[in-house]
Amino acid sequence: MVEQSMDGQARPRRSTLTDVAKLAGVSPSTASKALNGRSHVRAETRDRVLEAARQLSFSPNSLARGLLAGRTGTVGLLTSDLEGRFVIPILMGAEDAFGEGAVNGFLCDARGDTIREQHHVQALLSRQVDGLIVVGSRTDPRPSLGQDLPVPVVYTYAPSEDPQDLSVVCDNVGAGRLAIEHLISSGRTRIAHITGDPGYGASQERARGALAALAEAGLPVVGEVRFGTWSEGWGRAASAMLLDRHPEVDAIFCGSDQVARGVMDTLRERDRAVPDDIAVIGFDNWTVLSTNARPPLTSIDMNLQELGRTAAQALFDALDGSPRSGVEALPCRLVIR
Amino acid sequence: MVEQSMDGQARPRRSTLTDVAKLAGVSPSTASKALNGRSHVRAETRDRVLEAARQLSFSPNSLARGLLAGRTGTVGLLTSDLEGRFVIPILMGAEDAFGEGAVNGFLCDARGDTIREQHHVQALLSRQVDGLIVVGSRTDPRPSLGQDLPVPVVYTYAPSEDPQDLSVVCDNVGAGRLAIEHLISSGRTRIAHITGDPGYGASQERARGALAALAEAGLPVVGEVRFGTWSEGWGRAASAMLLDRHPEVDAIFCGSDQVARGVMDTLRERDRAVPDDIAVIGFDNWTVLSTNARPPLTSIDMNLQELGRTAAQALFDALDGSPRSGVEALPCRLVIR
DNA sequence: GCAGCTACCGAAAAGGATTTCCACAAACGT
DNA sequence: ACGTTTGTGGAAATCCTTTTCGGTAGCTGC
Repeated sequence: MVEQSMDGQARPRRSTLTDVAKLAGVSPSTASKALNGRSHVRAETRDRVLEAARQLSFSPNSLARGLLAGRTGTVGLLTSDLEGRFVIPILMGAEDAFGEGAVNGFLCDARGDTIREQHHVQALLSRQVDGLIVVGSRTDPRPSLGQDLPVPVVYTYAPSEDPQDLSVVCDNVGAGRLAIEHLISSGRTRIAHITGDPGYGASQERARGALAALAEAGLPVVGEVRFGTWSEGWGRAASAMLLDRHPEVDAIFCGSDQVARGVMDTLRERDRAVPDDIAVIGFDNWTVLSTNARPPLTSIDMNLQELGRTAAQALFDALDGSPRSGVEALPCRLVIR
Repeated sequence: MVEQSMDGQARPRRSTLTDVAKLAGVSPSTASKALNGRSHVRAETRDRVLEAARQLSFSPNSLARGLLAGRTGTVGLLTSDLEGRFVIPILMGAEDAFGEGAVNGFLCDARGDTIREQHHVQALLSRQVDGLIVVGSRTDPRPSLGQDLPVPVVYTYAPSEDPQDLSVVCDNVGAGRLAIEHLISSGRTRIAHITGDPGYGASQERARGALAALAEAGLPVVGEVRFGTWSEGWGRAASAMLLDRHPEVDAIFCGSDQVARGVMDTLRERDRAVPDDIAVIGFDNWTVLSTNARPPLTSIDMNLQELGRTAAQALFDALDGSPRSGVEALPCRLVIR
């Protein structure tokens, strides 16, 4: 027979309410009342229970509590692609809204696979989560999980295709306006827009906002909006073409910081000064790129952490009986460097 | 009286085993046996139960199951800094090892605050997690959570200061060797090393491995090892100084991809061809930096996803009764571009 | 001295799934 | 025909906490 405690590593058994009650010489029910601040307990008895709980470093079993209460204080965090850099700040914001242990989130990454997503949803429901936060990796609408779930769901970053669901997203159109209005207010009039993959809703919406702001100011866009890929290489290539055809350009709004870095590389090689000669504005405020640029890059920040917080708060509102639906857009923010 | 179902959004009640049993006309115990493949159930009865479960889309309540079994199939994922880019791949790897819903992880971010970390640990324990995975944001050893926890703990990326704990980390010394050996094997003999913050264990260990490999090959390091910050700016500045004093250098091993990008900027400005004239090797294999470099950057990959998987597997081993202790180092990998 | 009151404490049930043990029936062997 | 085995199904206990309800002791007022 193997002696389990040979290694001296015997883990302390988790103590239960019954242990506490026994040590304090009361019944479990009285111990429960004492620990939860209920009345019908004498002050002296309460102290004895509290002391016993301290000695045993008792902490109540959330499983038992959740089983009884019908609420667990847990939510599912369902991402389609953890690798994407937009997901993390959103998760941080959500986690922030959860508070210190009052609510905890299960992290699930579906890796873009619908089947896997279904499995995760089932697993989360069987764990009796109080709700779900679905975090997309692109801003394009995604299929709904459906209306027949036993818990509320909030979609964020990527809205649900179903308007009955509640989605909390970034205002990409507004962000496009914001960038252009900033450039105009700093005296630029010959503004170009180089952005990423035209298949992304994000690039389309930002371009739409930018064009609207330009139109309102009575300004044309220099050249056409140049779609390509979300890469430095595209930024380099597109800006080279732009400078060839439109050397008069005095500002370039870029669809991402990566594109902006590429643009700045080309400008440097052609001895066009940034920002004196040509202003550059990026998108994402991805600090590893924007702060290391020469000069540091002004960029649009999507306030992703705030987005996560808002999504979590929306879920709590739904749990408190005030469900909303539709798409709610949060404004972006300009970070000037 | 407010009609709750007015909006037509009445959420389906979660069905219980009792519901299934009632529908199938058996007792809950028989239903349980049928669903769990136990014997003592006639085939025809089992089918009836399965059909009933399907109709009600029954899924067992993990809380109740966990309460009874003493195992919940949940683990705590405790990070000190979610923002850090090393944490995410590790979490992905761990999540991967969990399998489809068999185990789920609670995501907790302590934001580098010990108090907050303590709160999270308490909360996780009260949720009856089966174990903890502690993910550091730097490779430097961190304080242990202690030996008196009721569940096993695995530390990863950052090892625990206590050798009684089990830690799974990257072999940074070996990674330094790996980089140098690659450069030597491609014919380089005048090799320099520019790295980041000397206060980081990571930079010290990589430098140690690099120097050891150089010494074994009977080669000197060109200049001294140059410590600075983990930034492109430092890479640019340090490489400029290096070229001034040691123009004969034919390879530069950089402590991070950011540093390497800075180095490559300087080399480009001075018309030194990469890699024909001077080879550059980065560290982290941070694709946004390494693939967008000109030319694409060869880099060391820490295999972080594998690290996460290994950490999770180590936790499962501990749960299965084979706990280990000490620091286990996983090799890094060279990605040639 | 007795009804009625308050203050305090404990027994019991509830929540959902699993497991052990017992009961019952049918089939078998002698 | 009777004891025995085998095959099925159910009752009850268990995990831990919370809440309801009932009970006891001590006290007041008449």
